[in-house]
Amino acid sequence: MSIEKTLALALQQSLRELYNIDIPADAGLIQPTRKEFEGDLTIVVFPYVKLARKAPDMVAKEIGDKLCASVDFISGYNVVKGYLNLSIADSFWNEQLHAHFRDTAYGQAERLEEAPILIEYSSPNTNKPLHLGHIRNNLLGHSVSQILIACGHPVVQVNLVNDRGIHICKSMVAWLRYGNGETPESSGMKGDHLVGKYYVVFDQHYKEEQKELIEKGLSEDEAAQQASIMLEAREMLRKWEAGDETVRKLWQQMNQWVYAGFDATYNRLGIRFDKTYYESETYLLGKALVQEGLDKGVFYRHEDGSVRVNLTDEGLDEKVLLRKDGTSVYMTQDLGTAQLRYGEFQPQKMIYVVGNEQNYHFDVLKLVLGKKLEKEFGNSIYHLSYGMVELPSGKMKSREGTVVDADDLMDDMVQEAKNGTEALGKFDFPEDEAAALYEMIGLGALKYFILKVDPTKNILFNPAESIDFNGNTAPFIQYTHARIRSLLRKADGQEIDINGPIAENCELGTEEKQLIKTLYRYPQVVLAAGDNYSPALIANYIYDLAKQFNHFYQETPIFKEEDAAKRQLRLQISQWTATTIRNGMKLLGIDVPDKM
RNA sequence: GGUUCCGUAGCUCAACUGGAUAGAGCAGCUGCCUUCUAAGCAGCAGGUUCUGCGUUCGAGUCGCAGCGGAAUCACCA
Repeated sequence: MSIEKTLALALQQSLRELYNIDIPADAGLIQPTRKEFEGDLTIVVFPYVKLARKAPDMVAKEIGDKLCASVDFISGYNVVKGYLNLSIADSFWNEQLHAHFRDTAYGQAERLEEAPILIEYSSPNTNKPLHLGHIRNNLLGHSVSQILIACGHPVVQVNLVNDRGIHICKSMVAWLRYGNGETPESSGMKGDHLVGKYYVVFDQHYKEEQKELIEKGLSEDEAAQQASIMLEAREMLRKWEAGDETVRKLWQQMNQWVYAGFDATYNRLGIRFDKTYYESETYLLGKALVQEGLDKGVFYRHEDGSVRVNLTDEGLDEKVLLRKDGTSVYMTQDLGTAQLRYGEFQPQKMIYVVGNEQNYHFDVLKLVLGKKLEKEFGNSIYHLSYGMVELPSGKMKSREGTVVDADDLMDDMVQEAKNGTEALGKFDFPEDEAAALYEMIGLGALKYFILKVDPTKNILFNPAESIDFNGNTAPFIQYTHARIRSLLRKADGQEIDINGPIAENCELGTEEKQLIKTLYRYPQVVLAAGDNYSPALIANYIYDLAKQFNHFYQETPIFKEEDAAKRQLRLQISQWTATTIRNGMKLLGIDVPDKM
């Protein structure tokens, strides 16, 4: 049982005995003591003073006495203005150290026997390469998956590729018209970039043509509708839906190029999916659900023939679920894929990692499935809604070329890592090792930069300023880890057996105790990160830990320490710290080096 | 216009879900490499937490109003 839980129960007991007050066992307000006060854990007694009808300090004192007597690891207490600061005995912290410092899986909860959590993320369109916004999505999805696994949950990671639709047809038309048979091989371009290039080409010609038509006297709307290149794209989509062989073949060819490109990017990011869905295979799903809603009378057929749902009672609007020509809209297939997945995995929860621009869509999806169709799985849908990545100039727009390309950015970061390393004069690496290190540092810096921010908030990225490598960054944390590994190598070289006989109840210095307290907290941070779907909690914790370690490292000699027990203690704390950093960073999808 | 979200140091972000004197990094200024890796450590400076009213023993956090910004309100996805 955790120390907080033990204390909460003891507090509940004390309040009952002292004042006949009943509080829930988990309601005790217990927090780490602020460092400017003496003590380790603090109980705020204000909530009880009214019921106890005594002064705050008196209540704190009485509870303090009671807890001292009933909990053996409390070694003392002090009271400051209604705050009861409890001191925990060194022996308790020593026990924690000895119990965990060797555990390479520290922070991994026992696997729960339960239904899996399904998480969908990435979900790219196949008409353009990934940009920084997609990177945030991918990193979040991957990291939250790792965190949930660390919390003990079985997790199924899925991707839903949007491989069909008018946007892909645009690339296809432009490639046919202007491509001269260009391929990734012939051009040396990554496949997703090549297809993205023709998406832009389409837009350029489309705009030119519109301009010409407007000069001939057409209205803007008419020009947008009648431009020949757009008519061609529409015809292409119609043929695709009719199963036209030539169109399907070209479509497959160009999508294959894109997938090869995506795979390379996913690999570099360290991302893998358990299952990939393709919209070309799922876009017809959901029509049965729409019919079911009609039969139940919760949907209705509008006079123009479309099927709609009225959500005005819920504070939302009317929503079209099926076009008047009977074809699907986005919502239709999302209804269908939710049902499909539920049937396949019986997940306890379905998480969708999708930007907050789609909040409305998911509100509707949940309401329609849960409340209107009364599907149990509708209520298990959770929209992990994250903020946009913005540039100083505003939102990124693919067609206007104001996007930060994912592959380019990764290249830049790795180059930056190389420059930085060389500027610091660290050259003692073989070439292949150095390349791997730059990759680790560069991508680490990028991933951490994104993940340390609360997912719900927007991120501002300024391409003119490179991402930092100092301070609250991955390289700082990676460096701290490398330092510790260096210490441990040195211990090994001196044939000091860290795991050997353990000094019982070593007296703890301030820095040592502080580190143990922080390390002890890690599993709770992982659980909190899981509850809140927030890698940022892990990132901020690991930074705090690394910072504390560097302080300790500076203040406290290890190999110069003559007392063997103390040296042993410090090495054990160091090892526990290294493991926790490694495991925590792993949850962010970031690797840490042994040397840097 | 309706709905939702956001507003904390010059900049980028924290603040354990209502608790003690709001903390970090970057940028600026000072020190520390014959000593376990200076991508580090220590220090200085920087705040009316957008404004006002309210609830509370206690508000950056909750409520109301205003100001400013973003998203959304498609038979696009």
